Amino acid sequence: MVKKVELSDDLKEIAKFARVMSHPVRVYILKKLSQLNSCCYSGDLVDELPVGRSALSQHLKELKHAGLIQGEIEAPFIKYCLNKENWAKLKKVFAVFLDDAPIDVSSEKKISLKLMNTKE
Amino acid sequence: MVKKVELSDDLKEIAKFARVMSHPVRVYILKKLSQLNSCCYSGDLVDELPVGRSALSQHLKELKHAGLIQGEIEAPFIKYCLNKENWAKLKKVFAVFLDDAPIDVSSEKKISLKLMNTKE
DNA sequence: ATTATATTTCGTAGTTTTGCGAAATGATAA
DNA sequence: TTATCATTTCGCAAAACTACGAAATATAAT
Repeated sequence: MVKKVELSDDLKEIAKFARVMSHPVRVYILKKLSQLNSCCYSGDLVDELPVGRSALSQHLKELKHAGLIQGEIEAPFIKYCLNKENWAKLKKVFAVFLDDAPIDVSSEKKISLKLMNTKE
Repeated sequence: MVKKVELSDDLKEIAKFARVMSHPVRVYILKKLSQLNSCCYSGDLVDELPVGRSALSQHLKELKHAGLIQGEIEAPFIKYCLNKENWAKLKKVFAVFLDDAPIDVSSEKKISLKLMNTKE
């Protein structure tokens, strides 16, 4: 009889990142920001995307809350750009999950994926 | 004035795959099946995972519906394994999104990511 | 045929997500 | 101060997600 344990933090983190990417508008924003090492403004996005201002703001909030983007006040606008550290983390986490060669981020060496939490 | 267009199918596909991976139980199953080129049974999973039979069945159904796993009847059990073709597609789609080197899948050459649908 | 086993589907309930317009915030310009 | 602009927060409603137990299905064993 196998024991029921809690799912690992690794698994939960993947699920959390995936959750953020589970809406096309958020994928669009992430892709745009990662592509050109660029930045964007809510006002521009609302013109480009099929979504209203308040809904867009919610998506930005979620991305912010997940630590994937950050806003910087710039006169009457807010300039959003990628949080490179966490973006790199997301990439690494997915690379490991997808069994590809791990991305070299900082000095971490962990490349295995834990499926269950172990008490220690 | 920039025109509002529908978000691209590429974006929607990424969001869809991400949606499937947005629950740790589903991530667990996918990881398990992809790891050893292995298979699994609902009955074993329900012993390993902190979720009831019916909830587990729902997760399997979602994975099946997304085309990522497939079940094969084997006497009183159902043996689940990865749908390798779609798993490869998922990997490719994410690799492109994450700007990594594209994975060589079949003979497709498209490696760019479309952000908007274009009428043609 | 009856019983037992493996799994799914159904019905239900609580939670979360999503999107909108209206109102609020905050900062600049007149 | 008042007006204006960019953005967010609030309140709400519709839809989707998650989980559970009970019932249903399907197959094997007796």
